Order: sequence, then structure tokens, then C-alpha cells
Amino acid sequence: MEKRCCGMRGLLTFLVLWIISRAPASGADVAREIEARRGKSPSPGTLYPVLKSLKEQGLVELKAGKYVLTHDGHEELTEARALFTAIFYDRDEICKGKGGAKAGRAKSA
Amino acid sequence: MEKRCCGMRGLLTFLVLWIISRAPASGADVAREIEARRGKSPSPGTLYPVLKSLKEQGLVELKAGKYVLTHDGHEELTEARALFTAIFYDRDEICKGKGGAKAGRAKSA
DNA sequence: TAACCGATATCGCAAATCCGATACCGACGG
DNA sequence: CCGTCGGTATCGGATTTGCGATATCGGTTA
Repeated sequence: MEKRCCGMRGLLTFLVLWIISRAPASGADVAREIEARRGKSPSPGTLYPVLKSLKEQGLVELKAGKYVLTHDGHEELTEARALFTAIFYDRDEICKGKGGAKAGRAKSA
Repeated sequence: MEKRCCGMRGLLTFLVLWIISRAPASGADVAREIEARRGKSPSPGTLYPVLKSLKEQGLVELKAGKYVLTHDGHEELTEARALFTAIFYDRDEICKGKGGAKAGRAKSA
């Protein structure tokens, strides 16, 4: 039962939005991308509800069998990235990179 | 209401571990750090159970009223960082939007 | 001593997150 | 025509996550 202390749970939606923003992708494409990054593919029962939710929120759109970000989707992603950056402004240390980066102040909407 | 699509949920434990690794901190210290990063402080009912769980897993230890990482804690953090990095290997793009994706300013959503 | 205050800690509850199983559909081969 | 296969999608349930309210404890002040 390995109670993983930091399973990175709750980032799936963010990750999906991020992946789609990089290139139009079908559900299966997204699944493959996630598997490549995280090591294992999410269940259909996990991925598709996320996609559906995103679509219902008007954040993504289905075009020619591929999901693409809408205007609102880009905005949402921008805000999410701001929060992400605010929380991990010292991400350089987290990733063992060299220091020196400074984070801008993030405002909350 | 406002079903935040990417609330960064599930990162609290990781964040707590990360904060403690940077400097010994009391529960209140951790709460203040999180508030500074995320904008709002977690409830006591959220933070202390996390601290307790971490302690029970032998990841952190209470020393002179301050929590500090144990050996296992450092190891766990190292693994978590590895996963974090693997998932967001293109974090530079996430944080800076390199490639000219400097979409307009944030709007009041 | 009593009242107060911040920090610490626990309890039950609501919501989110994720997964396994299952079903549907179009394309393909036997 | 029928079985198979990959992609899409839904349902129900189990686990995790976070919060509000509450209780305790040590130190300070009146």
C-alpha cells in the first residue's frame, strides 16, 4: 500500500491542458504523452472524464478528432502556470538546476 | 462554484516536505510559508494531519519544536523531485512561455 | 488565580481524483 | 457475416485531500 507521500495527484488536469496546448491531440495521444512522462498511462476512466470536463468548461474543443485549446483554455492555462510558478518559484533548486532565477510576483485573480 | 480546473491539489504534502527541507520549521512556520507562496494558508485541520503523517512515516522529526527532515525524508524528497522533474521536464516553457506564447495579460475571470 | 492568545492537534465531513469494468463504434480480416 | 481490435466514453466505487469546528497546552498579563 506504499502510501506515496507525494504522488503528484491532482495534476492530471493541468497536465492534460498543458499537453493539448503544445499540440492538438486525441484522447489516445494524450494518454501516450502522459505515459511517457509519468511512467504509466491513466485509465480511460480517468482520462476521458477529464477531457469531458475540460470540454464542458469550454477550455478545450474537439476538432477533426483532436482536442485543441479554446481562448478560455489558453487563459486558464496562463493562470495555472502563474500559480505553478508562484508555488515553486524556487523550482530551480527543486530540479537541481543552477540558481539565479527569480520569480515575478503572481497575482490572484 | 468556480471549479478551478487546476487547483494544484495534492501538492501540499510535497510542498511541506520541500519547505521543511529548506529550514527547520514549526507548524506555524510552514503555514506561513505556504501562505506566502500560494496566497492562502491551509487549515490547521489540513496541515497538522499532513505533518503527523509525515512524522509517522519517519520522514520528518520534531526537534526543539521544529520539524526537520530525517534521512528517509531526504530520500523521499529526492524521489519526489525526480518524478516532478520527469513530469514537467519542459517546466521552462511552463514558467516562461518561451517560443513567443506571451499571451495577453490576465483578465479578471 | 483567571483570562487570554497563539500554536498544536484531532474529529468528522464534503469534495475531488483516480481506477476497473463495461459498452459502443468504425475499420479490418477471415 | 462475424469476430477482433483500437479508440472513445460512461458508471460506480474506493481512496485521498482539504476544511471547519473543537479541544488542549504553555506562556503572558492583569
